[in-house]
Amino acid sequence: MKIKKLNTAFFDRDALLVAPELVGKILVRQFEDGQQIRLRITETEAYCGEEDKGCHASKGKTPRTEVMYMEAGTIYIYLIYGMYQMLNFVTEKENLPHAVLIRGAGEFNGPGKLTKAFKITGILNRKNICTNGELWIEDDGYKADILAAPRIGIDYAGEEWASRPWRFTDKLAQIKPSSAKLK
DNA sequence: TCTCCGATTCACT
DNA sequence: GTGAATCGGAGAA
Repeated sequence: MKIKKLNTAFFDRDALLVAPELVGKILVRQFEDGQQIRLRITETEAYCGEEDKGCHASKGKTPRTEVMYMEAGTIYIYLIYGMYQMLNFVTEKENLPHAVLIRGAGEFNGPGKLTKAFKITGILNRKNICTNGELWIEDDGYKADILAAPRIGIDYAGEEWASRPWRFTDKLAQIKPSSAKLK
C-alpha cells in the first residue's frame, strides 16, 4: 500500500478511536542534519477529557493543560519526574481535552526511552503533527492486532479510572511490556 | 512564596 | 522488591 502521512482528520476524533488506530503506524523523526528515524508504534494510551480523572486536564484548563484543548494533531510534550518527556498527540476538536500518549515504538518499550531516542523535548510542544517538519506519522497499510489493557501509572486517579482498558498494544509485536511498574 | 508530587527509569539489595 | 534522581505545575498559604 502507498505510504501516506496522517492528516488532521485522522486526529479529529475521539481519543478512544485514534489511540488503537495509531498502533502499527510509523512514527517519523527528522533531524536537522538530515538523519531520520522511523519506528512502528507498538503501544499507546488514551486520555479522554475532563471527566477522565487520569487525564491531566481533569482539573480544568490551566497553562499546562491548555495544549490539550487545542486543535487535533497538536503535539503535547510533558516533563514527568523532572527527567522524562512524555510524547502525546492531541485529538478531538478544540476545547475537548483528548490526547493519546505514545508509550512505545520499535525497540523502545517505555515513553521515557522513546522520547530520549527521538530527542523529543519541550520545543516540540504545541507544534502540529501534520504541519511541522521534524516529527510526523505515516500509514503504510499495516494492520495491527490490537490488544487492550488497563493504563499504567495513574493509580492516583482511582481504581475506576486506572482500570479502564485504554492502553493499546500490538499483539503481534508483543515486545516486553512497558517497564513501568505494573500494579 | 512554599510544598507536594507525578502518564518513569535505573541502580542496588 | 525498593528507593533515588530531579523539576515544573498546581494548589495552598
